[in-house]
Amino acid sequence: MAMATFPAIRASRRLSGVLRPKSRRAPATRFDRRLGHILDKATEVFCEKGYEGASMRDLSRATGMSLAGLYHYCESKERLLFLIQKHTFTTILEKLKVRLENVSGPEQRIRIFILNHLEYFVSNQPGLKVLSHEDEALKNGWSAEIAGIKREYYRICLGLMGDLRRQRGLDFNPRTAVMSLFGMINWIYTWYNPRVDGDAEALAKQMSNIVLNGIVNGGKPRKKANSSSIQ
Amino acid sequence: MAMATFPAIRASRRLSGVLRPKSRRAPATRFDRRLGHILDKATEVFCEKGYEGASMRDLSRATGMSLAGLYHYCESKERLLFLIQKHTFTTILEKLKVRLENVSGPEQRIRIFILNHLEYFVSNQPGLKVLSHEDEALKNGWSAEIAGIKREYYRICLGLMGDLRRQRGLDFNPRTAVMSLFGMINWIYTWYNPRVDGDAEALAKQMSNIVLNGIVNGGKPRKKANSSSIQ
DNA sequence: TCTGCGTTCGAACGTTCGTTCTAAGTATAG
DNA sequence: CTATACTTAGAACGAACGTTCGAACGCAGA
Repeated sequence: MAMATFPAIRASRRLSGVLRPKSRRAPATRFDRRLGHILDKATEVFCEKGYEGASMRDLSRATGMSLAGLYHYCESKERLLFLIQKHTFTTILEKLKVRLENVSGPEQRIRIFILNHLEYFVSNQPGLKVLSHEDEALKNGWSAEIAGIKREYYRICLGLMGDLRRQRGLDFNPRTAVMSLFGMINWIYTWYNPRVDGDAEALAKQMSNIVLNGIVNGGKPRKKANSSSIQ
Repeated sequence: MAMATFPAIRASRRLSGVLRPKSRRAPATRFDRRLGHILDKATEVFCEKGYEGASMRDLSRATGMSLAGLYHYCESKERLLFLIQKHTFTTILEKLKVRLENVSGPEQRIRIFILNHLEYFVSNQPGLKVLSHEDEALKNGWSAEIAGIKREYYRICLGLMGDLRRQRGLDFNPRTAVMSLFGMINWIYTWYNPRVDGDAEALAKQMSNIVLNGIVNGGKPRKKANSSSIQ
């Protein structure tokens, strides 16, 4: 639980426009380890009080560091949020890609997508809440890169839905299906309780069944074509 | 679109502990109309900048009123959020109850639940975003009443799921089903685009099909009992 | 020992926050 | 007309905000 989730993030703070001096082949410098610790604590604080509601003094208290000390490692509060979101999202995406390499078949791949997301959520609850809930907190400059990762994540899922649709000759709106799925798996930060709701695998199975059975048209409600809503 | 959503809310501001003097039988006083206008604008501002991120000076600008003028109608920023959330949630709940009176059968009732939620979202997008996204913004004193309404809303949906489960002898976890459904319909504020996604009725049909078919077990993935996760 | 650099912090910067004070406006009742 | 309540706003309150400054520390290499 106390595992560091930012073990060796490359922060590349810019002091007067110059990158950090190349300490040749040193993967986890003291600087990076310390920044990682700050990001871990900042994630918890942002999760608890929200990005706007959390102050640098809160982070100072949580890390046991002075205000000026924080600024030695990260140039602004906004950049802290940026680094948290980027690291979280990049990690999810990378894990997903690795897992998808070993699985074929649209249905199984969608199940992997859901499982990957929920497993990461359970292992890093604050990180995923900050990613989901503070989606609009970054200003234009910072948000673009996060938006890019989000778009890739979305397109992967949309692709999987499209594959399933094609393979089985189904008739549903992929966009609505993906967004509904995202709602299910992102909203979880508002209600998940490990003691009541079981582990990620159990939840993933339930949600996968709902989405997949829901899309594959179990039978009863005849669904019309939604071609008009594709644009 | 510019319809006032707070036509005559009873605000009962307390000046030194005394309720507003009884202006006998005047349902929509100038005071209430003015407060309603402030709440409408505040909803938009909170929606756009978030509760913490929005300042009273933002609200002053949006309403064309002075700071002190705002405080004449509402005693604090937090109470503004409270009134917004309470009014929004109460309205949804009342509309739902009326609609459910005329419908029988678990499946149709669940469809009505979803339709009611989405129709209200489409007609009052900022209100529902503020309700969903600023869920944790109120302090203990204020949040209790909202939490009560939320609990009732949740229990109604849980009841509908239970009815469906019993009626058809199904085997799924009602809590997970309800929470997944809530995720689908609440997350919508992050992606809904009326030009692309159609109206509330179309969306409600798609989401209803996903949830209902998903639960009713279209066929393929055999689902085990989840009795262990009920506690 | 001295120099230089990464690190740390107390103290303060200027700004903005939610809120309040005081007094002036306006409408209506007598 | 005065009297009274309701409505408005300019100016300011103390507190908290994100951020910066200058001076110290500890420790390597000369």
